[in-house]
Amino acid sequence: MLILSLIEARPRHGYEISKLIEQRSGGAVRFHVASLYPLLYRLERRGWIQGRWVEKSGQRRRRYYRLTRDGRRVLAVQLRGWREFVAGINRITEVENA
Amino acid sequence: MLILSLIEARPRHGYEISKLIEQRSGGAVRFHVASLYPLLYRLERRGWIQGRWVEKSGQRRRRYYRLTRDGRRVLAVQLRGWREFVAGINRITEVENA
DNA sequence: TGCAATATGTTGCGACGCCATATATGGACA
DNA sequence: TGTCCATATATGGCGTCGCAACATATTGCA
Repeated sequence: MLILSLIEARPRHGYEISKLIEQRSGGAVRFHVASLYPLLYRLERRGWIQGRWVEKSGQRRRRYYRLTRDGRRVLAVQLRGWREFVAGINRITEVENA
Repeated sequence: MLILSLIEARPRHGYEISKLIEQRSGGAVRFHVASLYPLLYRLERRGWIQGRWVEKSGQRRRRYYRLTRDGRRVLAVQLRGWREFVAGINRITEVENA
């Protein structure tokens, strides 16, 4: 969900995605390299994202991923599910602390 | 975290815990039996909860779990961590939808 | 008698995160 | 020139854990 969110507006490469997740979450969320890249391959295999190699002088090659039509649909479902999940968890933990 | 929360106020047995989680979350959170009982054993092995068999006529035996001192400490840490995690996720997904 | 709800339990499979390690480039600094 | 850090992608192996499927046992209701 996080990866799909981050490439929703524009394509990004793996390293950029991992840095954004770490920065924006204030360190609360973290993807280690050994989780991030295999995850990107899974998402691509499922057809939710589409990668493309970009070569630029002055920097090594990067693989930019963009959101596919299917990915956009899946993202909407995941966001809705996530919000329901959080609301559910809160109902359980907050009632007990009332 | 959910299990620890639910037995914070008073001891409960496995089946009751699973029903409470399902009801209060409106079905958004669910523990299958093959996840619930092994999880209870793990929590007990870690010393966070303490189980006790209770026999009552008119119903089959139940194992009631109560929160230990360690469990109470762990629950506080988990709640804090969970809230930070949710806040982090929200910062990532909401910025993109702004 | 049969069925649903209650209540606890196990085996085995698959998904997935992380440790450790590997490769490669560019820029800053001594 | 050499060293170190940040950037950038990649993989093998291990451990955790959720779930499907199956199993056992009791109570209450039709």
